[in-house]
Amino acid sequence: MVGIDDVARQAGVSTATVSRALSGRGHVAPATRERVEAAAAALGYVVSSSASSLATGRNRNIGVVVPFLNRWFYTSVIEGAQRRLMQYGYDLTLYNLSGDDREREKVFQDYLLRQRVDAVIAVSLELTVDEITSLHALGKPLVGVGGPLSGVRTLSIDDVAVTKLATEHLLSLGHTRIGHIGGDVDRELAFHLPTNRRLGYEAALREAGLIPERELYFPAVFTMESGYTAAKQMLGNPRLRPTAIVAASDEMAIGALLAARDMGLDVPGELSVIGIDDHELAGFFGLSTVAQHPGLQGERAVELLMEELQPSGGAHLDDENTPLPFDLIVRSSTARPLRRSAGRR
Amino acid sequence: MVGIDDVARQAGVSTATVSRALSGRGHVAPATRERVEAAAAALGYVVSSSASSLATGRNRNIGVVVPFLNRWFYTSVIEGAQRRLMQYGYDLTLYNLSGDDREREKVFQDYLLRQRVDAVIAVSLELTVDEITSLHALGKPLVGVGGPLSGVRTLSIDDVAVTKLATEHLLSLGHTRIGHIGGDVDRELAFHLPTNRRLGYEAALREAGLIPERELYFPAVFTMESGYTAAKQMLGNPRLRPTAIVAASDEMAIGALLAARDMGLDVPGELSVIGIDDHELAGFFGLSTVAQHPGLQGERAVELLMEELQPSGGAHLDDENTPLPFDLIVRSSTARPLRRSAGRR
DNA sequence: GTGAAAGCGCTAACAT
DNA sequence: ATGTTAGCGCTTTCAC
Repeated sequence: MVGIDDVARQAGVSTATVSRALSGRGHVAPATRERVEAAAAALGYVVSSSASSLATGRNRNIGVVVPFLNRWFYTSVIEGAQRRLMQYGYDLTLYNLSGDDREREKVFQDYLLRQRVDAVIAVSLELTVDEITSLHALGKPLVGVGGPLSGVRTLSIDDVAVTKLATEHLLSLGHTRIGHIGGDVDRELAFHLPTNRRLGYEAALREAGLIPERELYFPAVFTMESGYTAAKQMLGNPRLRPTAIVAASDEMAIGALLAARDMGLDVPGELSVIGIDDHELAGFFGLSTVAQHPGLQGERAVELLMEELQPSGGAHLDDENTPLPFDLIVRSSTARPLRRSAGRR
Repeated sequence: MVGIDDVARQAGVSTATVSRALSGRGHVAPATRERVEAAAAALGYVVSSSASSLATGRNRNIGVVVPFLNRWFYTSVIEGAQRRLMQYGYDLTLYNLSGDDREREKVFQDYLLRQRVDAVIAVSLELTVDEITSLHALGKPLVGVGGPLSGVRTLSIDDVAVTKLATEHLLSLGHTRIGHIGGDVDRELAFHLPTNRRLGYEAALREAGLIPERELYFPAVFTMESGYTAAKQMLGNPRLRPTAIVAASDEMAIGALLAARDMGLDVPGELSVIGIDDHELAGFFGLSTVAQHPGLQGERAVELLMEELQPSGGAHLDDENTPLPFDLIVRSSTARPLRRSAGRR
């Protein structure tokens, strides 16, 4: 393995100068820098990250912890984080908690404490007090994505506002019987997300002078299949049937779309459907939705961390929870209700 | 930060003994080991990975390089690899190449060479000779997943056999007009995968005494949308219309299923569709398919690496390319063709 | 079975 | 602007 002293010898300088020239820290004469760079390139020298880390205490590596991998939202966040990290010259070490609880404990009690990461991004994770404590004890910056975490800087969309917007879109089109397919409150995914999204839906109805009906809420588990099943229940009951559905995620919304199709219901003629996410399949299915931008969330998380790791003075890091932008995207799954019941007016 | 000497002092032994006791290498009296473990636990001691790496030359970390993240196949491989790695106490550092080419170069010329990973898993990557060379120069084990790589140990399914099996399933049901939606050969994904899958389809037809028709092959790009479009073309042409379709991936197959539905074609009555993958949505759509098991592929890749990193003598590592298992899974999207054309007989 | 001590390869004071 | 040098925190001979 070619080491720093090989380069130093080749360039005719000391190892300290090589280190300075290559890392950019400290002043080096331009001519020297060039000689060093040439020598390094010629020898194919690359710093040993462990030696460098040991000496500096910095790893140029951040840990990203996710509850699952096989979900569009998580991979999008990771992708965004990775993209930005690479620009900063950082690595991304991935911890996936989808295994059993022992695994989760191992991650928090061992892996993250091995001084291998300079900071951690926790995606959609409801951390326990212990976990937050041990992470903080590490003295490493921590940022959460996907929901508020007490005592932790987090990035997340306003889950209440998001479904409220979706519901208002439907109301503004003239719908008055609007169903909701939301997460199962009994197994809250994280951060009361299902509950919050439901609250937004109900708030919009109330503001429009409507009373949310228990029967128009169907719990599901954030998958296409589960959305399909819920929608079938909702649409199959003739005295219940809404003219529009707000689903708490695009995958559930797509399931609802497919259910409607299987039942011979015309979308958006007889049923409007709106989701939350702007999932990669939303465009294909013509699904109206409220976009959250997970890739951007990952990027922003990294920026926050970098500001803390290598302060540039540009930003202020005060806020505990930074609200993220979201946008209504209208496609072809939402429209005015057919004037079937015009007579009622 | 509590270090090894703190533990040594607390346990009344030397740092050498602490190291031996905690790492399991070398002999330590059981009583001593317990004292050390107790001390370490009490102090909340965790080894510094950089110090340990510097001393041993090992990182307990492997790099996984993928071309994209937002694809079921890749995340499944990663998930499987991660699962196994965690059992071995290893970390997983993720490199995503979906950015531009400069990024790819950075990964291979810098990141992977920083001595930060003990080995690398390249998923569905057609590596250049230079890339393989520089990786080999590192002296780190390398295994490929998803396709054969010359000079590299790889794990992959037999792409020819897989579509051959799918096509044979259709033939055995009595189909004789079978279309194929495959990858676009002009932008081969990797390893001539599209071509190989097409070859399997054609081989099956030929063995059944049928001649593959140019017009029954439609190129697409491995997405649902692209499968949908291709299927529409294929099914919309009355003098072309096949009674069955083999798609080179489940996502394309699902697109075809949706196209058939939109055209009012009954599946499997008027059209049978089979894919390749056993994608997470395949069950929901009742899609018959040939399962490959990406999670297992990730796990196997790790096992191969571990055998090389910490030989247990149990296995032999001879084979350049290990063929992986695949299974036909019949659901409700395939059946005998309707005897509409029985008269012809 | 345990301890002393010499590194592992780099960085950052401190000098010059 | 550059060199000297003392660590960073651990592992691993080599003694005992």
